[in-house]
Amino acid sequence: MKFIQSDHWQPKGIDELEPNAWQALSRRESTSVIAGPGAGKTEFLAQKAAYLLETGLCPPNQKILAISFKTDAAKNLADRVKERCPEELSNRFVSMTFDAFTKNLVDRFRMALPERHRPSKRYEISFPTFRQEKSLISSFRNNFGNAVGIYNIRQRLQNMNQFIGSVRIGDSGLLWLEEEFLDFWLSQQINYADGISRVSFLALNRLAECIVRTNDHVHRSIRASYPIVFVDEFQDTTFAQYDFLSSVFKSSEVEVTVVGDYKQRIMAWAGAKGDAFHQFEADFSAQRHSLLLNHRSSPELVRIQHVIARAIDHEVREVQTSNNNLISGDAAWICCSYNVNQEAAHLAHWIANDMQGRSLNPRNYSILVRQKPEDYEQQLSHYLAQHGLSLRNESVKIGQATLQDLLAEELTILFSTLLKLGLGHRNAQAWNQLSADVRLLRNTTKEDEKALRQVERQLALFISELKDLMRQSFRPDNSRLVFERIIAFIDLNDLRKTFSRYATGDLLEINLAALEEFFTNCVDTQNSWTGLLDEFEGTNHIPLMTIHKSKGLEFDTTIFMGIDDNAWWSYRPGDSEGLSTFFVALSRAKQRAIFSYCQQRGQRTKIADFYALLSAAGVQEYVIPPSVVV
DNA sequence: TCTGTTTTCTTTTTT
DNA sequence: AGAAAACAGA
Repeated sequence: MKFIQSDHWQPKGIDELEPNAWQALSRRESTSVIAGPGAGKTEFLAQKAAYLLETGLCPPNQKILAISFKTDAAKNLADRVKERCPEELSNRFVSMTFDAFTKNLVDRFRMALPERHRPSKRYEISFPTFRQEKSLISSFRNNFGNAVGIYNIRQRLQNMNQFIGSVRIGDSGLLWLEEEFLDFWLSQQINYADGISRVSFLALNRLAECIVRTNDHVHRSIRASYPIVFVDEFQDTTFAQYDFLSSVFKSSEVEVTVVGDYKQRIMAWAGAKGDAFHQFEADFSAQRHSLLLNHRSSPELVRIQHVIARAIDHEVREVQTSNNNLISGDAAWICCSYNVNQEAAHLAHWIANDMQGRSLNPRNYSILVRQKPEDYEQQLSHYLAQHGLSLRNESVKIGQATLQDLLAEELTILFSTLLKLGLGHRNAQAWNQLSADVRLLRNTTKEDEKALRQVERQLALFISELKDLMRQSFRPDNSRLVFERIIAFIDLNDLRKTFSRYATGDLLEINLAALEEFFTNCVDTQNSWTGLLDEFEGTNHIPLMTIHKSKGLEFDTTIFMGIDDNAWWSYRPGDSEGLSTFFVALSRAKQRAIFSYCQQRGQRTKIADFYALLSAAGVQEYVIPPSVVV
């Protein structure tokens, strides 16, 4: 492998990096990168990975560890590095979630834990609800009554994530009650009558932290294998995750690069740390770099975003844009209606017109709400249907999964790719990806040419069998057979062996059941394979989702509904998390942001801030005449 | 059955 | 926060 000299290295697949990005990319010490919406956070990390691998600055026996919060973000980043680097380099880019990383450590070094904190060899993952945590805290109180310091502990236990994330197993500096609670909390998860522990990810984090801190061999080998670490979406780091990060990598040679945007911090209510960037900069002697380009939104929208950004942080720097305004007329406006029918009728009419006029697809639009998308679904669906359009609530429950999660599963992706190829789609990329996945699935090594050829042959044979099956008329019994044949080909055992997330627990069963249910629903509502595939991928649906779910996504046009006191019940004037949520919603739009206020849904007194800011940014308000109602 | 009090719900990710 | 549901006691 021949390395590129670092001063000759050029970014891959994009035109240029802005000067600040260059600095942050080539810096060989810990760095924090503040990157606003559309600055290309993931792209920056992918380029930095390519730079370090291709120049040999990350030497051949060492790897880059990239940590994300969400599985799809981790996968997305890994895919981009694969696109930009040859396989022998991208193999050394390890991209996973915080939870996958800590679970992995516990699974590998379980025996390094003190016996009373050691989960059973096979254990289950638990997802404790807020309610369960509360009852645990009260049973702890019952055990310890009015012991000295209980009042203080009770206060701090209000935020379980913060409390647990700031205490370390076996730390001699802990107060007596802190240690008691940590032990109590852990033993609840580890000791079960049936011998099978039920452990939460928060507990796995603490256990992993304990393993690394108390075991010098493990600690050293992690630092040696990963001299370079990336953390994405850093503004949402939880207390436990930050503590883990500093326990493992602080005061070492490891270069940690964190990327995120404090203005998009919308998870504090769920236990994210507030001042992650400042703390990181202090703890890791990191230098801050701000990316000042927005590649997503039009100049007009960026100007409006800046007004909101300034309300969150008075010192925020102005962002430049690389995108030109492609539409004529206003980029943003507020429309006001009296009741929900009038609102839905007007929006449906407008979307249908705009979509036709600009030749856009339903997927170019998105309906964003603060909470409870199902409250908006029915009215909107009804009026959109009058224009031949439909809506899809991305977080609708299918069995024990949600549609959004199901569609991102390895199982589902394999399934739909096979379906697509069975339908005769000639897609070279899909074919290559699929054959790579099947090779992985069948555990064939590159060297074993005979096995490789056999895998290719089997796949080709199966696709042609599928094609024959799918050429027949589209009937429920026929489609049932297609479903069963595909699942049989994928082979659940192989799936379990290949993807560690399916190895233990019932994740695969849950997803398979959900996939079957979704597939059957699609069969019932469609009358062709093409229709079924479209339904499967949601090609013809306008997505409806919460702002939290929209984080990291972008759309040509966003329609932001429910900007009223009811939907924003937790907002108090000046609340920065509320403003950030508003900022995230606004910054999803590339060309147009429409704000819809409906009097019937609620007042706009407590959230008057939002309207005042929009008004200050010059966003006009229109009252929808009642006659629009059909 | 009435009445006052308490609880729940509303933004989420993770194998 | 604030509505609605669940609960407790007379």
